[in-house]
Amino acid sequence: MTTNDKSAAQAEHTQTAPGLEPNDRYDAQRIETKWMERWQSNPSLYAAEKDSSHKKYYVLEMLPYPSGVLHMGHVRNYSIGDALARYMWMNGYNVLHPMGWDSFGLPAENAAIQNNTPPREWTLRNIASMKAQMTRIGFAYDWSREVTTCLPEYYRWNQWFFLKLYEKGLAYRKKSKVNWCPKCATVLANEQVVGGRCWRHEDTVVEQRELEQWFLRITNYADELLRDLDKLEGWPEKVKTMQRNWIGRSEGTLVDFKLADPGDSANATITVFTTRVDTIFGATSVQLAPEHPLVQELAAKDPKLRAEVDQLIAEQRKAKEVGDIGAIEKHGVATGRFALNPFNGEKIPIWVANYILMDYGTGAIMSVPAHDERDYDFAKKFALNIRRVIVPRISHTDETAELTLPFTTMDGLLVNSGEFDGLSCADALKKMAGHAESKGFGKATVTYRLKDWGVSRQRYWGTPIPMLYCEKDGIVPVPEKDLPVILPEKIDVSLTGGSPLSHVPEFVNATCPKCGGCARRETDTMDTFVDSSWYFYRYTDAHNDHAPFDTKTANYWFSIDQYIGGVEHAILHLIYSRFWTKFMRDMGLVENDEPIHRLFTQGMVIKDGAKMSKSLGNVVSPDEMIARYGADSARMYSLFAAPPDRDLDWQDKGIEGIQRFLSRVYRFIHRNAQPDHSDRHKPVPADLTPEARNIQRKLHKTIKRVSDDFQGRWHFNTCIAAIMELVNELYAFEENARTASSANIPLLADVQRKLVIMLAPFAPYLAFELWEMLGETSNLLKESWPQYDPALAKEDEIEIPVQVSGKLRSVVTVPADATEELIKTAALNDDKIKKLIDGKQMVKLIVVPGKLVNLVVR
RNA sequence: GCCGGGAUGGCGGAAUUGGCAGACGCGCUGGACUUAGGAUCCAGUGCCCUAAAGGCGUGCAGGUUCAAGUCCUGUUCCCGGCACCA
Repeated sequence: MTTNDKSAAQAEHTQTAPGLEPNDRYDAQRIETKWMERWQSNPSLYAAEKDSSHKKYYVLEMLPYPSGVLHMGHVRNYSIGDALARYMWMNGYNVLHPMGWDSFGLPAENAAIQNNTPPREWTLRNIASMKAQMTRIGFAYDWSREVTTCLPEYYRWNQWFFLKLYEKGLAYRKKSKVNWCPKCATVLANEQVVGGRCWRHEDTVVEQRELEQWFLRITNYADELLRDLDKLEGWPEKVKTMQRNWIGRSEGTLVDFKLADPGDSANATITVFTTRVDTIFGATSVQLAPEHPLVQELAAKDPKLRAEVDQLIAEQRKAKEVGDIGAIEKHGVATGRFALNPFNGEKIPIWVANYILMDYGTGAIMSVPAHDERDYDFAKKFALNIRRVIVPRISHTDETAELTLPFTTMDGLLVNSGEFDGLSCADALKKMAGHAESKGFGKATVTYRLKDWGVSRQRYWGTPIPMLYCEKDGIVPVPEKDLPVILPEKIDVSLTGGSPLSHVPEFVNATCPKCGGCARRETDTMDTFVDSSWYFYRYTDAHNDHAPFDTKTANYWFSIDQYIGGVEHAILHLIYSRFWTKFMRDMGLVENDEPIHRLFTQGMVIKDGAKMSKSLGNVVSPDEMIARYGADSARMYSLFAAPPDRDLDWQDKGIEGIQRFLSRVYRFIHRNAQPDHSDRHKPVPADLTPEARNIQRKLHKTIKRVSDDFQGRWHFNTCIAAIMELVNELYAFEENARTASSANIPLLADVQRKLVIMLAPFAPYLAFELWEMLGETSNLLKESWPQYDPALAKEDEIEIPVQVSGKLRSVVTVPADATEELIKTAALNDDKIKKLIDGKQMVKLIVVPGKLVNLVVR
């Protein structure tokens, strides 16, 4: 093409100011406002069908805490889910795509104190503004199923579940150590303790307090929670590993060591937990945690020991705060008392050591220095006996070699172990556990790191625990018919000291349902993780006021086909949810064992190398992005900038590229749409010009790439790139298309339609506008996804790289289905190649049809 | 310490099975159009070399192979999780 032709063609395309119509330019605000209004006027647009002949698909993003503003992490999370939901709709599924609010929790109470706004009002206002933001972005949620956990319609079912748990013995009350923040004057959950400090008061060290608390017996399900992880093929390995570690199953043996001189001790028996009972003949001391009851008992009578023990406790606590327990130097003190090894009657000293933790196992161990690294270090330091009781199987191969200690592997045989000598470690484990059990001083057991779930919170803004305390009848559950126990609204949340609810006499004073006498209401509220443990079932039947949900309906929708959220919930929310489902299954409420079929954890949004945060001043506001570039650009960029499972590095200029791309699409269709043309739905003819054929081929390759990504690895960044490539080719083709024969018109119409459909999951506003511009009247939301046609995607000719001794030297063009022979000939006849191999000896000739040629010469 | 993930141009990132490294986007350079351009369009853009030719190049060091970002061995650094778990 000459320069003149080019500029003439361009002049035609360029929109000059005088003739500029308002619609000639991509105006995101105009388009998005227009369609947002249309979509809002049709509330059932995204509603899941109740009785559907279509296959169901339940796609869910983790529900947000209504802080009041959406951040980029939300936008990214929801853009992934929204794209998927839209894709599934276009593939004919009955899609359930709901949204709700995890709206109980401490920030509402803080806001109440700071702004003098009641928590409920503050929360509901935040919900309204976040919902408006979501609507503005155009997320396709079925709002008729909206769940707001802080409303009685929802939390009454938390209470109902609590009663069921209590009935089944899965909810119980016990005194235990809890994290206490002196500044908040309340208990903190483990997850709210960061490095030993309060998550909201970085300068405040969390204390331990003994309190009566409600617990849920999640440990009853520990084994199943662990085992079923293997079923979760659609979960990231990383999350499953984290859960396995969290559950921390460990098989071992409990062994009772009696005090050699019990006197009148209340703790005359020390039960130790060991995974290596096979080494028990090598035990040369018993080591106790500083907080062990026997230690406390002894310390009470011995001021010197008291001081030493207190110091050990302080050390452990400090190490926990700093987060490097494990790095502190091992030391301890002898108590002066002795215990008897039940296997051989040996009298061994009892020590207290700072490396023994009260909250794992029994808080007591038998110390076997010869076969445990930690015990070895300790024994060396304090000159305790070290006795080998395991020898390596292969020791005879090198008798002169000194056998190094500690020897900690299981690959050995027992020695110095009385009747158990000669057994392998594995056999000894079984035999010796059996021996202990038959003699009544021990038994095989399984220990978990997982603890029962403490759900009591001394806070106001949560679900009241539906329990009463009657002087006569003790703990009495609130009868089901009296639910919900309503959270009172008129309350001064600034009062400290105990649970805020305890300052509300109207709430506290109640009547005992058993005896009719006076009762005191439980004033603690539930952990908000209770709310999020089952909310996704409520979506299936959100307005049921007879039950949390209808079983049949839930069974239709469950499991969740795809759950999407941040990896920070890998343990807590996701393990509680799994527990809740198992409990509901056991009570016959659902059929499925697991709530979530596939889980996707998206990466964080970072900027300038750090997580976005106010203190760093690197926060990008979605509102600002939407105002500047439009919602389509904002959400599409969040998918384009990185694969969704990786961290996304936000670049201010990057979103401009997306806006530019969307403008290009807009302009192309604006110029080429032919809404009045009756030919637009005509079948695409087979005899296209080569240029048109190229476009058709590119179209089908793009369809394949985009479809594959939705079904496979979800690398939306690459499939958006593929759509960009298609548009780039359309631009190159454009002049040809518009001047060439009318035969191209049906193709051009076809390409534009399919392009718009493929754009719809990523940039729905623009897609709907363009769909209309193309003269289409159908609902794009449920338009069918384009079918990939391999025949149309097939190349006629391909380029084959030709290497000489592994280095690229030339490229030959051959028919796509060229045989090995043909490719070889083409390569050997290539001028550049001929020159290079001239006079050389051909050592090897590799031809990979469709891929390359490599000529190895010498 | 243990378990994951990662390291590729100036930047974000491609390369799905061992087969042309750097798709796509940003940025930059040049050109066109324009009263103007922070709009748009076209072209170029890994590094070295004046250009051609050529050489080098996916954290580092080796290895396997006709061929390695991709597989193997060792190693460094970064991010995340767990951590005296008996």
